Amino acid sequence: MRVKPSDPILSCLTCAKGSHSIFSLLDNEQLEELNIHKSCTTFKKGQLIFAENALPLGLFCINNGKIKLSTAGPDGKEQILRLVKGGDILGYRSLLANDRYHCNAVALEDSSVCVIDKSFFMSLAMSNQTLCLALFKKISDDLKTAEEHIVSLSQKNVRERVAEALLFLKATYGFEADGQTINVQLSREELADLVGTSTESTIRLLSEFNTSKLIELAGKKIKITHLEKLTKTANLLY
Amino acid sequence: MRVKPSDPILSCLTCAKGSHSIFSLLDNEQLEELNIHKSCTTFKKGQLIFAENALPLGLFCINNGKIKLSTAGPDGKEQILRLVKGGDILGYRSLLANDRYHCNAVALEDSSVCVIDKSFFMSLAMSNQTLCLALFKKISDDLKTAEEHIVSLSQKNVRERVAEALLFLKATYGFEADGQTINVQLSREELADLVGTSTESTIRLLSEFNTSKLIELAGKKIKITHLEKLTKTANLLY
DNA sequence: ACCGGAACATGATTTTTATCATGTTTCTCA
DNA sequence: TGAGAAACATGATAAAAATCATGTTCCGGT
Repeated sequence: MRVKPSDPILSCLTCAKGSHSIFSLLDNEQLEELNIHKSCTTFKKGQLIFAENALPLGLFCINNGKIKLSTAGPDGKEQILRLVKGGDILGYRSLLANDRYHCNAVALEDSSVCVIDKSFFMSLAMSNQTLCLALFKKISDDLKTAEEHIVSLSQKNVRERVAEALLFLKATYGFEADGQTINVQLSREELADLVGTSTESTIRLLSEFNTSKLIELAGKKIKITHLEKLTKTANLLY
Repeated sequence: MRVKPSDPILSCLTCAKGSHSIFSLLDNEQLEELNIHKSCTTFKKGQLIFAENALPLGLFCINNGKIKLSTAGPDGKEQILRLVKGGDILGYRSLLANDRYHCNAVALEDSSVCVIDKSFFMSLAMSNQTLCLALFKKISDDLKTAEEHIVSLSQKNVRERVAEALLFLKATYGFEADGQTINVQLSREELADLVGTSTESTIRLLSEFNTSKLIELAGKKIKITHLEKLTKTANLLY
């Protein structure tokens, strides 16, 4: 988690503009100020960005890359709780709650990340009503998503949940240029850790979806070839 | 959800003092102000306080009683997502996210509830840093709890989850005067809807816990007679 | 390029849990 | 207070999913 000063300095002004970042709400002057209170760093695929139980020292702001938030269950099996992408903030829950991290953050691919000074961020959030509301919105949405996940885990079978997870990945990271391939590559085990099932069951269901032409598999790349059927298979509420 | 003006007016000053309420942070002047912007009402056991998809008109503040927040899964089965008690606020997520309710709130017993005007509450929250931070803390804690629930559903078997649910009820509502009986009465079906399992499995496991002297059953009352063993059975992380 | 480990895949088996069936108890309210 | 309904209980069965076993493919590092 050390900050390497050699990393290229990203400007908050260019980074926040046009992105869905929570900081796109700030004006140029505020972004300049923000720029002073951050440092930039990069993480290689597989690298730990922060660890469960650590105290947050700042807010992570993802310039680009993909990150998973996960935690180990009582028997050591991993559970993926959230997925993060460029423009997202990371580690904000612990910061706002004045709490320790309750998940590990691991880079799913090489990622470029800024760290905003904790007390600067907190005073900015408290002094800027728009930002404050955006943070409430963000955490509220995450809570809603988590509670929808609870319902899904309680009431859906593994087939439905695997289909749902693929749609979730699509919703989070979108498609590649071909408009069909999900723009993130997880191992079967990671997908299982997201779905909350065994790796074998995940593999079997992916094969099944492949056979029944809902998806096409090419290594870790998953192409959704029949979105409508896949949505039906997921038995979505909405 | 109608407010009956005939209900006795509860004073925010007496209500907030000494409680764990988020409003115990306010000074007397602010509480007086709050008092003006609220109305009081009561709900009978089983009554709907608000419904999924409705727009929030205010913040509910529980004077006393017990309330469940639940939602129906894709096949109509209910999932209990949160439990609320006297001193708690209710419906705050939707308010802060400017969103519709995503669960139903139903009184588990006769409850006395105040409703605080939406825009008054929002401007109070935005103008009072302490309150604002307390709200961040509250929603962060709820998110953490939800994510722990996700891990539990993914990785624990039904036996562990039933044991965990009993400990959760104890943590939420405490014991009756005897120091052993969980201070809330849920039907077996409601307990199943909290655990995320079938009613039959819940009944079977309660019977098993009863036989192995972890608990004692008397109607809907559940007495925890061997907290340590029950905790072990729950296979808790911490 | 090739060695070795990790990831992927699939079949067989076992375990867990839901569902179905049926009977009993408890509660509600006319 | 007694009839009917709802809740509780438990056994039998079926379905779902995990686990175990084994083989194959892929991939990174020397």
